[in-house]
This record gives sequence, structure tokens and C-alpha cells, in this order.
Amino acid sequence: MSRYLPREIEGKWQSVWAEEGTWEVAGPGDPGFDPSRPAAYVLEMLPYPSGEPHVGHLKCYSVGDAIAHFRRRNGFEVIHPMGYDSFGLPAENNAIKTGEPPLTATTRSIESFRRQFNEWGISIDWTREIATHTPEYYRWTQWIFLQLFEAGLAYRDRAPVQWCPNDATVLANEQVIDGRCERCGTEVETRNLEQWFFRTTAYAERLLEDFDLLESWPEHVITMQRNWIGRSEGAEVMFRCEEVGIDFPVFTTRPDTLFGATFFVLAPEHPELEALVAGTEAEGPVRDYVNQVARASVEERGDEARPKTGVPLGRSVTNPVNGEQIPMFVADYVLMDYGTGAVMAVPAHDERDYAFARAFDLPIERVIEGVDEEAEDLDADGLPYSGDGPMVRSGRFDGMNNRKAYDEIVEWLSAEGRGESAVNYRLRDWLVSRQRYWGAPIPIVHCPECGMVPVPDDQLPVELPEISDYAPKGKSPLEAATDWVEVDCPGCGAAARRETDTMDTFVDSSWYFLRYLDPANGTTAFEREKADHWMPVDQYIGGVEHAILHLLYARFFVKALSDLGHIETPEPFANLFTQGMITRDGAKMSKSKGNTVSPADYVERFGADSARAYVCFMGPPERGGDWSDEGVEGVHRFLARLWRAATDLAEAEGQDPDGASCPADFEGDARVLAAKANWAIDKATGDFSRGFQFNTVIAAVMELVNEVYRTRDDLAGDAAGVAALRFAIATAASLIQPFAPHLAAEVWEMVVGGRVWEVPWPEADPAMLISETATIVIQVNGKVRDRIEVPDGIGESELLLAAREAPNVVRYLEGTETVKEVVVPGKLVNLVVKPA
RNA sequence: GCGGCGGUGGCGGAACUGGUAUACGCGAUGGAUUCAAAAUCCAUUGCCCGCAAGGGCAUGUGGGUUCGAUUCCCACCCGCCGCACCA
Repeated sequence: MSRYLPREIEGKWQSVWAEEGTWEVAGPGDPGFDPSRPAAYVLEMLPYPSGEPHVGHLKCYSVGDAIAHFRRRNGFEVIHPMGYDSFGLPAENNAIKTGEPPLTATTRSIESFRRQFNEWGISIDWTREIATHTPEYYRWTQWIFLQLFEAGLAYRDRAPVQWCPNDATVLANEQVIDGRCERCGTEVETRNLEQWFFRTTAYAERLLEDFDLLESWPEHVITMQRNWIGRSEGAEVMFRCEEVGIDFPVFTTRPDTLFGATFFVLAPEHPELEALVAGTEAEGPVRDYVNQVARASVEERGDEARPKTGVPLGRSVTNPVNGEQIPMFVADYVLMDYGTGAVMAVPAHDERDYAFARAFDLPIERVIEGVDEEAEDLDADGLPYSGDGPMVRSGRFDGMNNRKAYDEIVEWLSAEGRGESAVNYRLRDWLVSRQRYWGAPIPIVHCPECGMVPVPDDQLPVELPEISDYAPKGKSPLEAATDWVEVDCPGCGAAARRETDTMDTFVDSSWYFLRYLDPANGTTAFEREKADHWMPVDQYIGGVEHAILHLLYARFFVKALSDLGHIETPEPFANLFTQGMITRDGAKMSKSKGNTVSPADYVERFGADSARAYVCFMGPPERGGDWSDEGVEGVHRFLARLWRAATDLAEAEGQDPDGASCPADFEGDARVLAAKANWAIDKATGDFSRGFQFNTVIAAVMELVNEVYRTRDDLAGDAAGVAALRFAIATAASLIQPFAPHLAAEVWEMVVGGRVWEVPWPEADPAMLISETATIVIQVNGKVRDRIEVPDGIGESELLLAAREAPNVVRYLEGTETVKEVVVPGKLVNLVVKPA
């Protein structure tokens, strides 16, 4: 008996797959393309190559590979590519610290990732490999940027933006979490800078609507995106300050409460603030207040429990519905980046306005009657009231229900030219420029004559120049590459300067899944025919941490590319699966805590198959789980058991090309084992199709292998027994193949011969799923009192008779009369009795 | 505060449409094998009472529907995740 040596087996099959290009597939226009085969695109999120792959990668690619294998064996032509999200800050920060160029560290990391993905035996079509930092790739990132630029979807603008002082760059809204930089956790500052944006807001509505086009996304991810886009319906209403002659539009979701507006508030960043108070008594206090707010952190300001603060401006605006003059304030509870940065305050019907009115002793005018049954913290009048009811103190709308008044007031304002219905989004345009080195240069030249000039297509890529000092200085390190910066304008030939900001690395990863489909194309980013053949991605797999960032950006990109005629589908990912995080001792793994798990160690000790199958066996993959060394060993033990059963059989009986089929004439133990194998096929197929319940698929194969051990001593003696054993072992190998592809290949070769990955996914024989006898549970008054074995398909009356005779049941029936008999065929009998 | 997900043995988890709760794995205990150990194989393993047969209690808590509830309904407690002064 030989020992299970995973490293040998795994090396053997990895060589076979590499030499034969087993996982390579052809698309339209490629040699060998077969249009009749159904296509499936299985994709895991692009890894950022830094150091070594961690367990999160192991889980993601193990899950994805299992799906890829399962689809292949169900007849699909599966494209399953791999690449690297290889631009980004870690490599650059390392360069600042050590002086090693980002390219060197990145190349090293990529080699390590590639090597380990191979050692894991992930079924990747390596001919499609990409890395976003290569000029061959970012040439097309730049091309897409210019496509967006020409379509008016990329623009440059001065705006208040979020600046991370530690990373010395601006950030997109999505990259600021609770006022802190998503990457490094430093508190961000607001700066007024000229930056590049993608017009994501132009797609706000479609980003919402097209959730309907998705086949299966986790509901919580859709909810998160919905919240992020933050659509709200209402009206834009104009308030005029007659004293200085400025109109202030406000967005409100409650135009029905307009008559209750008793004051008016501007955000501290409001651009007209200066003009309103210049030269007045309020100027000093307002300036002090604005400065004080500017110093406060985003986190402090966001605290809604904090008492309301603000300063009167000494000005007033006219309420357009009743002509009343209402006083103006500046207060930090009004945010500049939502709506218009100004609000009409209706203290009677809005909690925040109410709190402010209380603090500043301002009038509170109720305009909707009603009682809020559920609300707490109301004053004696039941205010603030946010429910519905009849209008009061609202002129000709008095007595009307507020919902109706809502529509009529908007209509009236529209007719008067003082307002209109409006939809507002929380979503901002995507800020894509970064003042950092290790990213794709923005392909624009600034010409004193022509302005912003796109670099012509035939001059792409704009290659990232080599520099010596990567340290950020508040502007892009590329500024220092004078030879590179100074160019002739592509339009007029005048001396001009290149744009020195680089692109957010999320731009790189917003379209990589398209480049995989045509990776070597030197004349276009991807051929539409190829993209349309494979897209959208049938199954996307990755962590929830990208629920908003990457997934929203990629959706935006595909919509834009679709509108520009480059691709058919408007959605990149038809089905999304988000895997849960693996922890260690209940805590998130991190280098600083020293609780990281290195997949390479486990692959070394137990083999890739054990490590892969273990992460799939830990629990439902969408949930997280705690890493356990004993757990890996357990899975390894199971694989070794299968291996030993197979070697024992192969040594004694050789291979049999028909071994994978199940003869129908088994009897006794042979029949029991064959039935178990068919049960496992049925269970595994069902669990695979229902979702991604890989843990129970693996458990079913474990049960099958346990059954092999229970019966094999008795079966090894005769031909039928050997056939049953062979069938069971072959079935186990076949079912475990998506999780342990090397072992499965080896076992299959030993007992059947040939290649398991080329064998169609097995189908259970329905006749073998029916057992000859059934165990029936007998309950008396809902409590289990006995179990009986009966022939399958027994009649109801016979069953009831047998049930009443079951030894332990008899005692409970003595001296009772039966009220009711419940029979569930093949499962259970419940006798409901009461004392006679 | 709002929204989502979850709470089952010593631990990770299973139970597809309301029908044997605790599959499978880990751990533990005992046995076989061995000079010995590792490895392996076999058996036992929810808790309590009982020599046993058997009984009682158990799926966060309390109620409800039902012949029967981990599963459905109501209320509550706890944990995790997301959002949160969005006008």
C-alpha cells in the first residue's frame, strides 16, 4: 500500500494541464472556435499582487474553480482567465521606503502569484493573462478614458474634494469611509482643487433601473448600491434674497410643507456666503464659524447626536409660496455636497430643523395636522410630525390632504417659474485623478492655445516615465519628469505640458474582464464580436468589500461602453457571489496581529487539494469562517482515505474502462454501496445547482467514502462486489473533482483510466435512489415512540396496522382511543390519541 | 436610529417544499495494530435520570398556529455587516 503524496500527484497533473493547454478556450475568430457550444464566463475578482496570495485568495479561486469545473463538465465552454491589478499604492509606498522601483516589486509579486495559482491547480487559460500596469494593457485604459472624454463623460473641474494627507492624493467619495481614507485610515481633508471626474451621475438612474437585468446578485449588495446612489424625489424651489439679489435654489422632498418654512440655512461651504455677509456685522461671526467648521473632522461633523450650531446671516429670503421673509443662517448640519447646499427649514415637520429651531428659539409653524403614534421625543404638540394629514395655515391648500397638496404646490410653482419637480441623487461623479506615480497616465496634453487636447490614438500609450523620487509632494511625482512633461501640442505643435496626474486604479479594474476576451489585440481594446460572445460574466466571485467601489464603477464603464457601441450588454456581471471572510482565532487576519495564514505552508504540508477542499468545506462559502489547522487535516485525512481505497482496488484488480457505470443487478452490500453512490451524485448535483453549498457536497462524498470502508472487506471477494467498489470510488473521484482536481484525476486514472475532467458530470440512476425498505417513524401524540422497517410502497392501512403493533407503541395506545391518524408516506406515522 | 444577515452539541456546521434535530468534519474516550510511537482501522460521543428497557429536557428568550415547528406568525434579547444630520 502506497502513501498519499499530494505533491507528486499534483505536480504530475499540473504538468499535463500546462503542456496540453487543457483550460485554453477559443472565442469567435480564434482557431478552433465552436459556435455551437454554450459559453460560460466564470470570473473571480482581479487580485492585487502584493507579496504572496493569502487565504482570501485561496478561498475565492477555489470557489471559482469549483464552479468552472462544474460548468465544464455540464457541457459549457468555460472561459476562466487570470490577471493582476498591478498598479497601486502599496508598490509605490514600498518604493518610497526602499527606493526599489514599483515595477520591480510588482513583477516579483506577479511571479509569486502566478506560481502559486499554478501550484493550486486552478484551471486558468493562461494565454489570456493580463497585468494592468503593462503598457499593452493601459494603452487601452487610456483609450477608454479618451472615449469617455470625447463623449463628455470625462471632464476636469474645480471642486471641493477629499484629500488624504498620508497618501498625498485626492480620493473618490467611494474611497472615504466615515471620513477616513479607505486605504490607510487617515482622516481626510477637504480641498478645493481642479481634478478629473467621470460623469457617473449621468448613469445614476440606469444604475438603479438595471438591477432588474441582473440574474442573481446578493440582495444586500444591491441594497448597498441603492443606498449609495441615494435617489430621492422631490422638488427644486427657488428662494430669493432681495437684499443682495441672489436666487437660492433648494431641493426638498417635502414641497407640501413649504408654508411651514420659518427659516433658511446654508452650508458653511456655500459659495454665496461671502457675498451675503461681506461688509456687514455678521461677517466676523460667520467667518469664525466657517473656520471652526472647517477645522472639525468629517467624523465630528457627521455626528447627528451633537447639538445643532449655526450663526445668523442677518439676511432673509422670500418664501415663494406666501411671500414671507424668513431669516437666513449658516449651519453645519447642512451639507454642501448634497442637493444645493441650502435648505428651507420646516421645524414643525423635520427633526433636524426642529432641533435647530429649539436651539435658536425660532418660530415653529405646523402646517399638517396629525398624530404620530410611534414617534418618541415629541413635544406637547406632537412635533416634529413627519406623517400625513390635512393641510393647515397653507392658504388655499388648507384642508387638502398633504399628499395631494404636494402635487398641486409643485404644479403651481412650476407654472409660476419658481420651482419644479426634481430628483436628487447622493451619488457624486467619480473623481479619477490621483497625484501619484504608479498608475496609468491620463492621456491629455495641456496646451496654452488649444486647452485640453487628447493624445491621438496612434501616440498611445502615454508611457509612464521612469523617475527616481517617488515621494509625494502634494502634486504628482510625474511633475519631476521634465522631459516627459514637456511636449508639443498634438493639435497646434506649440510647447505644451502633459497631464501629470495618473488614474485611480479602480479605472484599470473597471474593464479588465473585457480585455481577457481579446488579450493580444494590438489594434483595439477588444473586438466587439468576442466581447458579445462571452459577456456578460455568468458568474462573478469576490469579496463584499467591493460591493460599492469596484462593482459600481465596472457597471458604469460597461454602460458607457455599451452606449458608445463597443459592446452589447449594459451589465457586466449577471450573477454575483460574495464569499465570506476567513478569520483566525475569531479575528481578521493581519500582519500586525501576526495571525495570518499562508496558503503556501498548507499546500506544502497537505497539498493543494486539501487546502482547496478545506476552504470549501469550512461552511457555506458566502459566510465567513475561522481557519482551523485540525480542519485542514480532517479534509486531508478524507482525501487520503479515498486515495487508499483507490490504490488498494487498483493494485488488486487493475483498471476497468467501464468502471464508472453502475450495473443494475447489484444485491446485498453491493447494492447498498451502489445506492449510496447514486445518492451522493443526486445530493452533490442538487447542492451544486441550488447554490454554492460546497460544504454539503463534500460531506456527501465523505459519506460515500465511509460507506466504501464499511463494505469493502465483504465486497472485495467477488466480481459484483469489486464492480460496486469501483463504481463507488470512481463516483467519489468524479464528485470531488471540482474541489480536489489532482487527486480526482489520479484516482480516476487508476480505477477507470482516462481523464476525469473530460468526463461529463455523472447522473444518478433514479432506480437506484429508491430503496427496498423504508424506516418509518411512529409518533404517538407527536412524540417519536418507535421506528419500523417496512417494504417500500406499502399501503396506508397496512402501514397503520404495523405501526400499532410496534413494541414500544403498544404501551402508549393502551387504554386510549385514537382521535386522528397522520400518515406521511415513506416517512412517518403520527397517532393522535386521548384517554378512553 | 434605519436596513440586512445570523443565534442549533465541547467546536465548525447539516436538516431541500412544516415530518427521524444534531448529517459531515474537528475534538474527546475506548479498543485493534505496533517492541514502541506516528500513521491507520473499528467503536462510542447533545444534556439529565436509569443496571437496563426506557423516560425527561434540548435549535437565543417568551408566546401563537399545527397532529407535528430549527423551519410559519407575533413580541423581545444578543452578535455581525451596511447606512446614518441626504433636506
